[in-house]
Amino acid sequence: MSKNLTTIQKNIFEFIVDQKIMKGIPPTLAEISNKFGYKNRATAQQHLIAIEKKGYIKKSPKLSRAIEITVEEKFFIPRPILGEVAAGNPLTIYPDAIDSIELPTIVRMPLDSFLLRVKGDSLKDAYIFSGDVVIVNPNHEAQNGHIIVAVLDDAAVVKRFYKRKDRIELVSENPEYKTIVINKNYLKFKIVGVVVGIYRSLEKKVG
Amino acid sequence: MSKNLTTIQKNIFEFIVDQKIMKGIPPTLAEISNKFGYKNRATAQQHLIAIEKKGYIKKSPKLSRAIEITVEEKFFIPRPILGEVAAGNPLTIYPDAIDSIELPTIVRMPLDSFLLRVKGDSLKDAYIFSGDVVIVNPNHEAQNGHIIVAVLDDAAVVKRFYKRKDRIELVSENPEYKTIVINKNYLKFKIVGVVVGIYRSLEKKVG
DNA sequence: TATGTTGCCATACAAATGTATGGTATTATT
DNA sequence: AATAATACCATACATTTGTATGGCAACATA
Repeated sequence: MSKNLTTIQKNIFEFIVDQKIMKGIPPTLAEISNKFGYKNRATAQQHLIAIEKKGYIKKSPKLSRAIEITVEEKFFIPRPILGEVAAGNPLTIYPDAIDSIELPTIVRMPLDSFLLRVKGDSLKDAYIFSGDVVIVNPNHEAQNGHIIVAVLDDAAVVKRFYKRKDRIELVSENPEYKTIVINKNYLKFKIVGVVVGIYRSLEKKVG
Repeated sequence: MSKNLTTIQKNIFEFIVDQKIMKGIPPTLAEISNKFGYKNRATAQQHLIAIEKKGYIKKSPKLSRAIEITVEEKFFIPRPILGEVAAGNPLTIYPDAIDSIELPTIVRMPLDSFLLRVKGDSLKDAYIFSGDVVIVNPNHEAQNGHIIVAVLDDAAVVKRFYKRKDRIELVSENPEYKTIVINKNYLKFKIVGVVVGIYRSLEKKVG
């Protein structure tokens, strides 16, 4: 039962997540204190206790930097991913694209791959469901049949990719959604990457 | 120009990468020493110096756990799959690793968990399919509604778990398979662990 | 008014941590 | 044969780190 964090607690929490992603390691109490101008570590310590009490983190006693992020939502940090998409509202939805993805969700990524959370069920026949996390590799050439992430008119879609002689087809597995056809000279289309894996966390979904 | 690591150095390097992925933080000298049975931290320290000299890591002096991986981080790391479990009819479990999978480093797998490959489709209404790899945590108490792995008469099954007053029910999501009921005094039943995550690789499934 | 939460400070201390230095033995490499 | 690299141990030391405790002020709530 995680209560809401206060503004300061939220800032500290986000600093921790940030450090984890950017530097690879969570900060020490001293580093948190330094960041927020505290003159001693006890202040940071007390904030961590409060944040832990609210269920956002979990600390291992006596171990340095042992701060675990327990709230799954916070595992995903708002962060501009793609220049083109992030420039506008990343969540803008193309009128005809029924399924969209939450773009602002990167985790500490080796190379430049990233995670996207899928919304919508147009890929449910490919066993990808709303809420699943797809792992996208941008350094991967899209081949026919691959499931790809693409930007189409400022909206992002996850579809199965087919390259034809004169056009590209983006197919939904779900027959309810019709195939999107893109002509070769259509400019507002770009392949973001190839979906190389799917991950689904089951820990919270207790029915 | 990174030279080759010795066997021991490579083991230590991989332990560091492993810890970073699994626990979220790199290890301390003491933790490395403990892992490899060293009686003092100096040994681990000297190995780190050697590994750094070869260009695989970068350490920030005086900072705990501040080990940075400078070599192109692996996107996938091999993990052993310990066996197969049946989502439909029970299937034999194998004593040793039967296979390994390249698990994306972003799929955070708790250190005490292991992987099993699912066979059968009795959980397909829970969106788990044959060929999927489930992440199983043995140190996780099974609660009603959890999807668990259990051993039943020397066979392993993946089912949804419900504890009733006088019995345990293992339910398939797929109505084709009927619920398994276990009486309290039935001995040849043991819960192996709770499924905390699912991973599915898409790379090979190119149609 | 009383009480609890929040936010920050100071001091103190044991344990953990990184670092430095010297030693021994084994195994390449030249 | 001489040298360097590897692999481990022991001891020592200054910092860092987490933790504990007490105090103070602002504010909201009961």
